[in-house]
Amino acid sequence: MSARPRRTTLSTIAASAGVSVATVSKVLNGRSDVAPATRSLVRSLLEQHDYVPSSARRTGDTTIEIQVDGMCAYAAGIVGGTVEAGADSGVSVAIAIKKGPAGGGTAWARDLVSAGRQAVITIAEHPTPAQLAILSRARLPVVVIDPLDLSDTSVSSVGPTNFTGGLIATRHLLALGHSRIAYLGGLATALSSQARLHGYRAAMEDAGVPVLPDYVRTPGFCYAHGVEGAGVLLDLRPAPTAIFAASDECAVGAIHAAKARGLRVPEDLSIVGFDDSEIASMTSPKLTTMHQPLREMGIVALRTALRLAAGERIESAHVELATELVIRESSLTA
Amino acid sequence: MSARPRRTTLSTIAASAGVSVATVSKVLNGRSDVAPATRSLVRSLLEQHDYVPSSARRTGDTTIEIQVDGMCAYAAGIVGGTVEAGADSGVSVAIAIKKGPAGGGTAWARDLVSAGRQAVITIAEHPTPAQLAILSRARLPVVVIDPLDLSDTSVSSVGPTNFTGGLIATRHLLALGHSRIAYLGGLATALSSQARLHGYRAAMEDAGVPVLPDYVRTPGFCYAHGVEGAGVLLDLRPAPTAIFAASDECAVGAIHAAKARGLRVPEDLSIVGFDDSEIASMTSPKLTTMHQPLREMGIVALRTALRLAAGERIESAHVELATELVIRESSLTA
DNA sequence: CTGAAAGCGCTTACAG
DNA sequence: CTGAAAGCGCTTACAG
Repeated sequence: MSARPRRTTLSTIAASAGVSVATVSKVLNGRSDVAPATRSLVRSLLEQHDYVPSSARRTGDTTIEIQVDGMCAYAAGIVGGTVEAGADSGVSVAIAIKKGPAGGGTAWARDLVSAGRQAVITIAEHPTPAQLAILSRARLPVVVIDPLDLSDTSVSSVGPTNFTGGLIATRHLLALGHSRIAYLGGLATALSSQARLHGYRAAMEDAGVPVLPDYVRTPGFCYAHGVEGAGVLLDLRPAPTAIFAASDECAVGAIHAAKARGLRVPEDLSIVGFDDSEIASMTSPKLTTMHQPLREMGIVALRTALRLAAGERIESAHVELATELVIRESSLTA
Repeated sequence: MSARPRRTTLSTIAASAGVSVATVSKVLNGRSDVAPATRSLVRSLLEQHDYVPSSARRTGDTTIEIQVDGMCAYAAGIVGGTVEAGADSGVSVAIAIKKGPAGGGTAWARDLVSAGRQAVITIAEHPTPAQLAILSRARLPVVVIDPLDLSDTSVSSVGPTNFTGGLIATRHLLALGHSRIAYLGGLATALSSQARLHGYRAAMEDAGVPVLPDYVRTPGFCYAHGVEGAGVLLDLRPAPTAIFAASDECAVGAIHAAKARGLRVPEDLSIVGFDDSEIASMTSPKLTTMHQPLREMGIVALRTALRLAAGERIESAHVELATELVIRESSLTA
């Protein structure tokens, strides 16, 4: 390991700008008595050197940042886990809601550094190489939850066992005697649903049951996607007798679509969801679903982030936590 | 306004302890070369003076803290609002999950101060007088969302129009021709559900319809409470033809209890919920419910907190944001 | 506009 | 153990 380079201070900047420390300080504090040319020179130097005020580098208070897409139930579960794990180690968790794609350019990474964060956790989104460069120079580790891409092993990630989950859910339906089993929901672009879909395919193949191309629909994860997608599936001839849905919301939508066609769940149609969210036990019939360990994923992500921040080495760049089949009322013998 | 007393610094502490600044600094940094007696003396002085290291008082990064009970959908909605409003003003939001009652004694307040927070938002829980004293000495404003007690006007609070919401929901059922209307859910101890209940009573009284004591049940806000409470109500003779539930979860539970008794919703039983949470449009029938502006409550709470932190005066210690009736499928003419 | 100088809060190597 | 002294990162009133 090479020696840690000294952090950039005001005097570093002053020296390279050829001005006094006082002037740099004024720029930093937004004083008006600085020539525009001097100001912009100093500003760009400050950026180039990733300047972080020493007061932001305090020792006592550790804060990690978690970036979510919005406060849906899924994100809430994960956030809850990180907060819980943080409280155990006296670490605060700051939440941010992502704006555009890739969290808003390199300014995003720079802001994190100057806000004094010790690590960043993002959900289902990878920082860009430019962002990673800034974060790594600042020694700010990143952990991605539910990663879209596992090829870059320099970024740690945590996810559920999507493939195995899809496999187990489908095997459950096969074991009940179903063979006309459809896959519903998820996005073709989301790694998580791709993996669930491949788990489904693997189980079908194992059982020697062919997968009809029409039996796979990936409109999205929401309730409305479930209603729409299940509608299309149920209007096929022959119609499936069972649906494995990539999310509970989709599964609930499928129940709705089934009832709208006069089908009874589970007597005429078995449905297995994915998530085991709160709604899973509030529907009628209650959902059979794959439990996804959201809270635990948050806990592991936070602990990993903390270990990385402390300079520890991580055993595995990607960790998967077990999903588990919860049998309720929406699945029945064919 | 009296002059702002100077903040406690190491030299304040050193002077009152009769030691040097260096020694105080050592205690602060947990060095071992300090006599135990000196250490404990300095420690207690540090506590007494609410010492906050100057590095925690940085100017650039503003962080407010929001305390939630757990990451349920209700809290998630509010948190989402605060994060959104914070992002607009470059303010970070740190989340904490409450432990015991009153957030864990005075240590809680002290930790907030030394973590450098600029304000605190809590949900449905008031700081104790001892906690308030510490927070006010540190000039750390508190905003309570969904307050349990409005008597202390020194604490700002934000909530939904619970009373009016209960009134409007009940009037809706009255207007549909119902008179055997029951109230279900909420806790007798929660101000929010008390207010909803009184809105219900006011509407009934206005319409000249008596409220039967048996028709009011307050087992709690959850799905299971709804199933249980609605079961009791529906087994009464005469049974109610309509139920106003204090939460969507209760309302969904009531649908379940009704179906279990062979009753059709809304043909045999009308149900109005409260919250307009995600599940409201995922049930069958879809819920007629009072929309609660969670996101907006979060936004207003954060803005209020920021204004207080900036030393501005607030017009009203308590603000209520409008709830709104959303008519879907679970309510029908009697 | 600019910067030398004084000053603040804090830390640390070191002499006692 | 203790503290005088040097030093660090930063800010600010003020002279030019």
